[in-house]
Amino acid sequence: MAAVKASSTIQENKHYALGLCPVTYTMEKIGGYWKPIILYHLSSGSKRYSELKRAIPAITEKMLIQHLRQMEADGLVLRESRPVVPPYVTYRLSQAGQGLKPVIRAMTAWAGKERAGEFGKKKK
Amino acid sequence: MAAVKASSTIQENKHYALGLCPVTYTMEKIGGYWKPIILYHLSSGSKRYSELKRAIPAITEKMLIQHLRQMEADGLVLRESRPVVPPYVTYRLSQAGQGLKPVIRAMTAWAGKERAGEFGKKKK
DNA sequence: ACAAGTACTTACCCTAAAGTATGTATCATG
DNA sequence: CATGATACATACTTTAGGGTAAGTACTTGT
Repeated sequence: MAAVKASSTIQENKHYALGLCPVTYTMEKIGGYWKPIILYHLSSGSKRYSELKRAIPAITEKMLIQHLRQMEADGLVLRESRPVVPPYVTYRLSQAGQGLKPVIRAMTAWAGKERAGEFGKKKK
Repeated sequence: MAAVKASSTIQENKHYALGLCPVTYTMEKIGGYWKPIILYHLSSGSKRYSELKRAIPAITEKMLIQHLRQMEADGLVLRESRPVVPPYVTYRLSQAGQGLKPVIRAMTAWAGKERAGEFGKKKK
């Protein structure tokens, strides 16, 4: 019945939606668990790789570097390395990355409000 | 070396981070691919289930209902069903859900700005 | 000579999220 | 009496994201 082909993945539809839904577009860039968190830590200024590592203890190095690279490729963060011998690499928000600050700020604000509300309510 | 047990997942650390990082908290609630998209469509007002389905053609029914349920449980959306015979169910943002509008709006604004910029630049 | 610190890289594995494909109940309509 | 619409449910499979662990290169400190 339904003339739905098994071979055509929904990924194609997603691509289609990408062109229409601005939120989808944004999620393609900052979606995933870690990216917003990294952006949050970079929103207060440029940080060294090791600083980020310490700021986000739960992240693995693989994830950290992977997402930094991805966001660098997406033009959200800028990487600067100084060719000194204990390597010195810093990351900071690009122009586009700075533009995400309102998103991060809105998230922070919402979390604050929600968490505050939780204390006013009973657990169950 | 680190006495890290293979059995103890990093989820515990995540839980720890949850208490500290407001962005993490927010991502726990609206993270994932579809939730922000659904919220975006609900931000313009209450919608029927089938309206949402049509508004987001790429989503599967399983994902749609699953995330609606999750967000209902999280107190972000409200479900209202009328016991008529072609079922009539509507979803809308709760008070807390309304509070996410700035986040959605910021995402929308950013996407608009970025996409506009793409036309000004050359492909490569 | 060896540990420690920096900024990564790589191979392998595992699970949770997402997708596919059906099925259900109810009524209206042709 | 079969079809279509509505609002789901559910079993099964796939995939991609994330986690573990270990290694690399270079230099300073002891």
